Amino acid sequence: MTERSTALRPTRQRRAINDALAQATDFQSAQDIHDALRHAGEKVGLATVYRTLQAMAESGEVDVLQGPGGEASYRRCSTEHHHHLVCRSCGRTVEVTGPAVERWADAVAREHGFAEVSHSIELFGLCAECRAAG
Amino acid sequence: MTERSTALRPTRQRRAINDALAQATDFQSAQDIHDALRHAGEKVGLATVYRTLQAMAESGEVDVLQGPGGEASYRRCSTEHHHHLVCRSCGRTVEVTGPAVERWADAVAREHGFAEVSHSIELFGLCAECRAAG
DNA sequence: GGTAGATTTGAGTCTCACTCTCAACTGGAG
DNA sequence: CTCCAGTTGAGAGTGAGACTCAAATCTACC
Ligand SMILES: [Zn+2]
Ligand SMILES: [Zn+2]
Ligand SMILES: [Zn+2]
Ligand SMILES: [Zn+2]
Repeated sequence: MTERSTALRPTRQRRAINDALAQATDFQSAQDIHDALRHAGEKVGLATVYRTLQAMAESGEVDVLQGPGGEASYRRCSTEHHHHLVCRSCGRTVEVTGPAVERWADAVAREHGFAEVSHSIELFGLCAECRAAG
Repeated sequence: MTERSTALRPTRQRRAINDALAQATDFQSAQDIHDALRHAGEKVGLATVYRTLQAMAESGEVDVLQGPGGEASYRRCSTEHHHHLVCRSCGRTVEVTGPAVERWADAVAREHGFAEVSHSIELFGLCAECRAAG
């Protein structure tokens, strides 16, 4: 090898998963992606979907949202730090930023002697459309 | 019955689980509680532990924290609305309140036409003690 | 283009938290 | 004490996700 390569190899499967994520507008579970691919004629193993999504999440390429049943969902988001406002009925997702919240989190943590602080902040509600639909 | 009774029946098992929770200072998983009880000589089925903890969580008697592996943990907390600052090494937990954060969450949600908003806000870090212990 | 060597894949198996089922077992009202 | 709705728990079932390892596939280099 001519160079240290840390990038993942661009295989057919990874491209397919990437495409599927690009398609989607809201959070998708590994199963969702797997079904979508299968439906689209792309044969990709479930294990590969799990591995790839996790790798993408680790590299910051996608965001992860822990569902209520402990099921992880993934979404391609903007690269800057943000949080999510998710419709608990249809899954519609809005990215929100809150500098004040970030500062608050850091201040609180420092105040209690905690370091290396990370925070998990997500908002859930019913979007206007779902409310209208009863 | 003389009166509409919504309270749960105080059985030996429920009292034991209650005691175990009272004992603990940080979040405990259902398995943790089950082990603690077994260790204390109290024979309580695992299903009962799960059921009881969930019922307590639903009634707001205890707080739930979704662990990274999707494992739910429970803790008896103050009754007023608050969030948690948890040491990701030893589990030490501090209750924190943030009126500003609550207001921010509501404002953001309303701004995007969402209603019936709930939020999940948790902070994780390393407590002073764990940091000192290397 | 051809080839060697490292990476990636996926079918199948396994784990682990949690749920379900249902017959046996309370605790409390009367 | 009796009755019975609420409760229990052993055991089987569910579902997300981790693991294994032989076979497939990239990529670098010639
Ligand atoms: Zn995002
Ligand atoms: Zn909606
Ligand atoms: Zn709490
Ligand atoms: Zn600690």
